[in-house]
Amino acid sequence: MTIKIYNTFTRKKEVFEPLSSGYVRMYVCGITAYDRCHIGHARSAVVFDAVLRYLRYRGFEVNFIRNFTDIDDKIINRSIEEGISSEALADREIRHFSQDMDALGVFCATKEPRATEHIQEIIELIEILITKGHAYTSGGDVYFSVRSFSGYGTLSRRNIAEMRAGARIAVGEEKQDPMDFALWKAAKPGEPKWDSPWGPGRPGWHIECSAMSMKYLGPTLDIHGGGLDLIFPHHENERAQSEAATGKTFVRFWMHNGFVTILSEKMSKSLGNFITIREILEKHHPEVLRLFLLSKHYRSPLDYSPDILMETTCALDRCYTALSEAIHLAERSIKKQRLLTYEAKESIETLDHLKNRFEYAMDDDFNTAQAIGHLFDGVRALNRLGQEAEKRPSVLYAEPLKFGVQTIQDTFRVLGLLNQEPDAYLRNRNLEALGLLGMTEADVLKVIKDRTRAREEKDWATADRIRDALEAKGIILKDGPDGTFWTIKPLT
RNA sequence: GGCGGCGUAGCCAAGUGGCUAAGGCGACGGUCUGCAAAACCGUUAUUCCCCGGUUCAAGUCCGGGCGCCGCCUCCA
Repeated sequence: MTIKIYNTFTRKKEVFEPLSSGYVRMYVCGITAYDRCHIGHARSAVVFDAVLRYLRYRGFEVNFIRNFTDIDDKIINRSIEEGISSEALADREIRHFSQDMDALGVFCATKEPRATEHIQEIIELIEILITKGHAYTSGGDVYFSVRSFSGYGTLSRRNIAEMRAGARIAVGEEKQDPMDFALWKAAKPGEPKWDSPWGPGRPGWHIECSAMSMKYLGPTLDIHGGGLDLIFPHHENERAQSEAATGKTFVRFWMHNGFVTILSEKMSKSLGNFITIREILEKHHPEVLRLFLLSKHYRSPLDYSPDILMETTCALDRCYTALSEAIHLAERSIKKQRLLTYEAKESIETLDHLKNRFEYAMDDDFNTAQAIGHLFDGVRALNRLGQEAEKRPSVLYAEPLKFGVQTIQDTFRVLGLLNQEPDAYLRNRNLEALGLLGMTEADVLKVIKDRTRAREEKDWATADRIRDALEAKGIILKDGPDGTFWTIKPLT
């Protein structure tokens, strides 16, 4: 069994083998720390988190680096607006990022380097490029000479001659070629600056990733990931700089995730339609967002709407409900030794095959959408097994039920899902939703008590009136042999 | 204009040329229930935007339309 990955460079799925057997060098472009992360950042983070988890699950040791861009035009501009230092701004937004990632259950990288902590490495790399004739100084700036690197444009499949014709040169830039890009920018008065052989200034955006990836992973990466929009110019430029400097292949597998749209429109600051991770997590469980982000193949566009998260909540609840009920059924003390039914055996077979199917889907370019489909088959099988156990109790059901719960949890957890203890998840979700309604559990339990009395007196009209009144608020009652339980409909 | 992608049921969404086109949400019918809910069972795409072609066989490959979208400037 081998993993296949779609490589942006060749535009094909290729069999994945790391350069060093069993050891994967992986680098993903992190954020520019100047604002809160939105759902697009969440997608990239969660997708590559799933890639990381799956590679580890398959037995690879993964050295995973995700950087922070903590010096940049946007950071400088925003820090001036806010009247704080660019350093303070970047620190704050990196902290926010880490909070969001923790909430989403995204693993930390092996190392999360910051650009400003690697100025020395960046300068050394630029010097190599100058020495080799791939870069030149101009005033206090240093530019990469695009025409000195013959493969420029191969990754993004762009025609350089045509782009050159349409390119603009900003005022004050002294480039030999319009396509050349800055490796080092001379500091304007008042800007943050670092000393360099070319005078005080700061690194260009692209060079930091080359310098940091080389420092921590060496000249050749197995996987380099990021959003689709980074292909050009960012990754094209990274590739040019890195290969010009080392003469070696920079990246073996380029992976790019698709965009998130909002109500079918591109998310952008100018349209004002972006939604932050924090805003979503105020109303939804983090695993709901994760399940949503992984429910479509990572390379396809993904459309966000409030409704879709409500649907996803229903789907996730279904999983936790199934686990919870199976656990309780498995814990019952039954002495009968009745044989398992045909339906039960069929369900056990489905659960037996779950891991294989999951791996088959994930091996195919991390097809999480298909994998999740299989996982829901597992949930159905578990429910069915529980149904049989309830109808024809037998001690022989306990082990298969436990096995089913274990299998589903083990499998979903590779995607970072179903990490919660099922009863705790369901209870917390209900209590939180109740809080949003301005009610407490005591309020609901009192009403349920009243209704139980009515039911005992067979006063169905009153019982139904109480149930309907709660339902109007989104509280659903379930009458069972052990009493009445309440649950809450997912809210948008 | 250049480059790339997409168009599968009411909605979301998989689908390696070949058994009955996954899965989720929703809807409807049944089992269960005082009635409900949950769960389970069943139904919900004779067909994959349209037209040609290749093939014994196409949602899947090729050509041509139509429609939608992204990138080409900072952007996950």
